[in-house]
Amino acid sequence: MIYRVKGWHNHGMTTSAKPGPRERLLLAAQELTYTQGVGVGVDALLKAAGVARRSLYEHFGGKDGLIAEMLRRSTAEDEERYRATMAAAGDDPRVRLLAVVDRLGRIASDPDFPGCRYLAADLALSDRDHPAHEVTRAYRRTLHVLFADEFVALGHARPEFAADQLLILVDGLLAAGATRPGSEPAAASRELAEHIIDSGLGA
Amino acid sequence: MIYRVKGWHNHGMTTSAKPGPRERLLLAAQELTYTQGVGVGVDALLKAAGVARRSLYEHFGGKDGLIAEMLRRSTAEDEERYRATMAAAGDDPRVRLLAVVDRLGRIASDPDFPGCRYLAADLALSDRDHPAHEVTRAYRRTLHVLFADEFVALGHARPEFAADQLLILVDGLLAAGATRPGSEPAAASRELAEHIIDSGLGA
DNA sequence: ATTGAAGTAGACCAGTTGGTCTATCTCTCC
DNA sequence: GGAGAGATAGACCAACTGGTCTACTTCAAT
Repeated sequence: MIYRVKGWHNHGMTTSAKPGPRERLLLAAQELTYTQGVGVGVDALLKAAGVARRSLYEHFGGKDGLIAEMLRRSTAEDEERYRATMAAAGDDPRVRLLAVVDRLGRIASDPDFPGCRYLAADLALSDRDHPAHEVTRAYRRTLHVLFADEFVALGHARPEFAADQLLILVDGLLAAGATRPGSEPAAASRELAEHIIDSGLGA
Repeated sequence: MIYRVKGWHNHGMTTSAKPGPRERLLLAAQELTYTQGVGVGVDALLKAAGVARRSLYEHFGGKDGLIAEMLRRSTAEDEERYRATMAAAGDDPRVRLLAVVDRLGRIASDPDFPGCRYLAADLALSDRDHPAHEVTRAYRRTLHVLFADEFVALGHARPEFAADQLLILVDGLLAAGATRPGSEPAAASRELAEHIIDSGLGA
């Protein structure tokens, strides 16, 4: 998508002002890296954002900086989505966790689902010092805490262990969605999630 | 690793003849793509293989051909490793399947584990027509059958479903190993595998 | 010994990579 | 109505991309 001066659509909000170059770059990066991976070229990003070359280096110092910042924003949004999903599911931690798995199952079932962007970034960036890795690591730590808190609230016997299992399940679910279209991983994952939850509950 | 004319080490075998360019290219590609991803440059591959540029295009028609062929060989070797692991584990399908999960858990626990090469290739190659995708798809189908056969032998109520679950678990396990070093995903995965196996057994 | 296939070495190609730099334009604030 | 910040457009860069091509060597089979 090419962002244009006129007719800017900002997520259904009433404002119609076109966001600045920094914002447009982040949005373009979020979109392009999702479908084409972090390997997208700088030129493609600039063209999609409708931004001068110089702006990229002013705001982010380089491509790596843009990628890292875009991932930071993306993880924050995703974390919020997790929280919103759980909040909408009510107070029962069991229901809240299953709602998360169900939502991911729906995402992974989209035949055009390109895979988890964070895992893709980690696997694509073989340079272990790339700033993106720190962002994804922090995100996974956040998710782990998010899950573990629910398990604690549930009275689960091994909340950390169960959170580990749930993270493994989530990555596997998203991987299956990306690599085995038509395998319908949602049902298989939900049942595993139920086991993870119930396996640590007394009586 | 740079392959040299003299002192060729072929997996501990007694022969000391240096393999041809085709073989050296496949070995170099297997090694370099594992650590650096399928994005490695042609020059790096040629240099590592100690092979003339022309040989690549003679034998594989191009980089994509080499990647695809290298994946084909790699999947064949991995399939054989699965079979060998199961064979060494004896006759009980339960033990055989858990042996597979345990072995993958050991691989994923290596702090230098770079992640599943097939998932990495699928996520990195956004071109859906890239020949590599067909190879990885075939491999996953093979693994699914491999697992499902064991579940059938076990008398599992839903062998296909359980095989789906096991594939999800495997991908999640390998993803965790690559992205959450120190999280020790082997134990978490083994317990999930036990559940997958036992959940479909009568009595 | 000769021939021909296979391999090597490396020049060369157009296109692209991420990045720097200059010149111009546009806007806001004073 | 400046002045200055911020943005744009685009030239330019060296390095590298995958790929083609020519010239030379190596070696086995005739």
